[in-house]
Amino acid sequence: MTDADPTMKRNLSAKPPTIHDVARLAEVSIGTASKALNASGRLSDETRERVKRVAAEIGYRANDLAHSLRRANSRTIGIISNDSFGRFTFPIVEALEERLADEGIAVFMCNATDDPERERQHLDQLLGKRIDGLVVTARRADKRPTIGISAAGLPVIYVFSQADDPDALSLLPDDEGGALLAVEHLAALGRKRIAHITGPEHFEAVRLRRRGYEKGLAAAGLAPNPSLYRAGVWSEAWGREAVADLFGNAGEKPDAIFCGNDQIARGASDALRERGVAVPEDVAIVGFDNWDVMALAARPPLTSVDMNLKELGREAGESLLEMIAGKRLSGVRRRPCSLTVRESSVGHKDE
Amino acid sequence: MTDADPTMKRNLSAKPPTIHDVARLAEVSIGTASKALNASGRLSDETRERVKRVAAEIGYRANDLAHSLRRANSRTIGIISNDSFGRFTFPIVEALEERLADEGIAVFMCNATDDPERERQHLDQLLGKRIDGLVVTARRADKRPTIGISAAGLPVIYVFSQADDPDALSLLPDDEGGALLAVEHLAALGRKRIAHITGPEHFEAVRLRRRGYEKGLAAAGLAPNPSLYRAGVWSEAWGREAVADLFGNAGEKPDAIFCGNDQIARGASDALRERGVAVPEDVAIVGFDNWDVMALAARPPLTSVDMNLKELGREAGESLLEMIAGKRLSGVRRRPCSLTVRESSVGHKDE
DNA sequence: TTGAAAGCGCTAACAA
DNA sequence: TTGTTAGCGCTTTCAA
Repeated sequence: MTDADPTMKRNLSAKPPTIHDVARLAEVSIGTASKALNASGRLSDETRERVKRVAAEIGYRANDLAHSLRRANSRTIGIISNDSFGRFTFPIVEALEERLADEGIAVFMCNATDDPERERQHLDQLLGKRIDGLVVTARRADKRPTIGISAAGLPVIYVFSQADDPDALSLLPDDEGGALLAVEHLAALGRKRIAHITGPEHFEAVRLRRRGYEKGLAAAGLAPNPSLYRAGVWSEAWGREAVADLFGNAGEKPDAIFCGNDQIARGASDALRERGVAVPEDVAIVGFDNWDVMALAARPPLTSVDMNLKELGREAGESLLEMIAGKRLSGVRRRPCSLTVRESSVGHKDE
Repeated sequence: MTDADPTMKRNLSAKPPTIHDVARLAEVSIGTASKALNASGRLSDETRERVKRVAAEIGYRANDLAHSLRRANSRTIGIISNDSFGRFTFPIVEALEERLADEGIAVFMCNATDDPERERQHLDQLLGKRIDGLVVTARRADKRPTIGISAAGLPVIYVFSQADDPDALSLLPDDEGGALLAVEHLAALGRKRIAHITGPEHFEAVRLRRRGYEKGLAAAGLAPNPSLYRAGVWSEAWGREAVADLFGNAGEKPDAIFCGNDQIARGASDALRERGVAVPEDVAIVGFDNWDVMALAARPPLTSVDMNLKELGREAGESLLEMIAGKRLSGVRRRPCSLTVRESSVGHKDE
C-alpha cells in the first residue's frame, strides 16, 4: 500500500504560494498586491487585473492563519458536545454550521462524551485556536454546569442544553408548548380521555411536557385523571407495556394517547393494533420528536410534535454572530414546536 | 435580553495574554519564556518555575495561530461530508475526532449536502486554514468524484465513500464479508432455504452483500434460488411487502431471511409474526447495520451484521496521521464486519 | 498610484 | 544560562 516510487512521493516541500510570490510575479510591491486582492484602496485597474490574474494562475489562497494573527479574530468557532452527537444534536449542529459557513466562519467539532477532563482539554485547545465563539450542546435538555471559560468575553451559547448560569444564553425547544399543541389537537378532534405515556421524570423535558399536557386538558375543559398519566422509559417496549396496563383492566379506556416520544408512540400503536383497537378511530395517537424513522414506519404513520431542531440550530448561529459582533445576550430562550399531522390522529387522509 | 448596563458589557479589549506578557511579568526575555514553557533548551529550574507560575497566574495559553504560522503545520484537519451527516457517518466522525484529539489535532466539520458549489467553497475555506489533512465522507458507500484539490500533497482519505481515483485511499466496510458472516451463521443453524431481501441495486453495497450471500450459500452447499432474492428499498414497509410476497403463494417457503438492513429485517419480522410464523423457530432472521434502535426494538431482537463504524473512524484517523507524517497510502481498504447474535436467529437465550 | 515598513505572537538560531 | 533578533504571511499606515 505504501508507494516507494520516489517520483510519486508527494512533494512535502510544495508550500502554498504566498502573497509575496504573487507580488514578485506581478511585479508589484506586497502592499499593492494585498490591496488588489482585497479590493481595497485606490489602484489602477490594469495593476489590479494583473495581480488577480497572477494569483489565479499560481493558485494563490490567502493564509487565514496569518490573517487571523493580524486581526484579532479567527473566523472560527468551536462546538462542544458533552454527550456524543446524536439524533437530536445533529440537525442542530448541521444547521448551525450551514448558517456560519455563509459568513465564512468554520466550525471545530469536539466531542467530550460526559468526560469533564476531555471537555477541559478540548476547551483549552479551542482557546489556543483563538475561537471567536463557542457552542455547547448535549443530548439531554437538562441543566449542566457552566463551562469553565478562562477567556473572559468569549461568546458562549448553550443549545439543547441549559447552563445553570443565568448570565449564559440557552436555546431550547418549548417542550411545554409542544405538548400543549398535541393535546389541543386531540381535544379539537373531540377526544375526551387523553392519556399521557412518557419517559423518565428526571428529564426536565418530561416534566415540562407533562405540564403542557395538563394545561391542554384544562384549556379543553377536561378533568385531569392521574391514572391516565404514565412515566417510564424512552422505549417502544415501555409504550407497549403502558398500553397493556391502560387497556388491560376494566374501567374507562382512553380515547387518545399523547406520548413523550415517537418510540413510545410506536410501541403504543403496535400494542393497540395487536389488541384489536383501531388507530385512530378508537384511540388517536400523537408522538413527540417527529423522527421520521419511527413516525413514518409506524402503522398508521404518527402525528408528532416537531421540535424544529434545524431552526434551533440556525437561530443559535444567528445569535452567536450577534454576540461575536458585541451584543450581550443571556437567559433561557425556548423556541416553538410545531405539529406534523399524520394518520395516527386523523385517519386516512385520502378517505 | 440585551444588557445595556455598561459595567456588564463584556470587555472586548481583554485580549488573551501573550508570551510577551509572561516574559515581562516574570522578568525574563521572550526567548527565555518560550524555552521555559516549551520545556526545551537549558534553563535554570528557578527561572523555569517562575515563568510557569506567572503563565498559570495570568492564564496564558499559547496562540496556536502564531505557532502554526511559524511551523508549516496547523494541527488541524477538515472533514467534509457530501451528504448530510447521519446515522452512518456519525460514529465514524466521532471516533475519528477522538483519535485525532489524542494527538492535539482539531477537526473542522463541513457539510456540503450534495451541493458541489458548497463543497468547493468549504474546500477553499479549509485550504485557507491550511489544514494538514482532509477526510471525505458520504452517506452512501458509492463512488464519488475525486475531490478537486488544488493543494497538491494534501493527505486525503475517503471514508464510507469511495473515490473514483485509484491513487486515493478509501476506507470502507467489507459488505461482502459481512453478508457472508450472516449466511454462514444461518447455514450453521441448519437453515436450508435462505432468502435475501435487500435495498436498491444501484447501491454498490447491495450488490456486494448479494455476492456475499451467494458465496455463503455456495460455501454451505446450498443451491441459490433466484426466487428467494428480492431487491427493493431500505424500508420496513418493503420488508413487510417482500415477506407477504415470499410467503403468500404456494410453493416452498424460506426458513431464514438475510435482510439488507435492519429496517427491512424489522418489517420482515413484524410481517412474519402477524402471519403466525414463529421467529426464529420457523424462520430465522439476520439484519444488517446493527442499529440498536431497530435491532433492539424488534420482537424478537435482531441478530445483525455490525459494520464496526467506530473502528473504521478510528482507523481513518490512524491512517490520516500516517499520511500527515509523510507516508503514501492509496487503494481501497475494506474492514471486516462482525455479527451480533440476538434472538431473531437463535431463539431465547435464556431457554 | 505605488512602495516601504511595522507588527500580530511565536520559535529558533545565534550572540552574549 | 539568558538575551536578541529574524521571520512565518498578512494588512495597514505612512511616505514617495
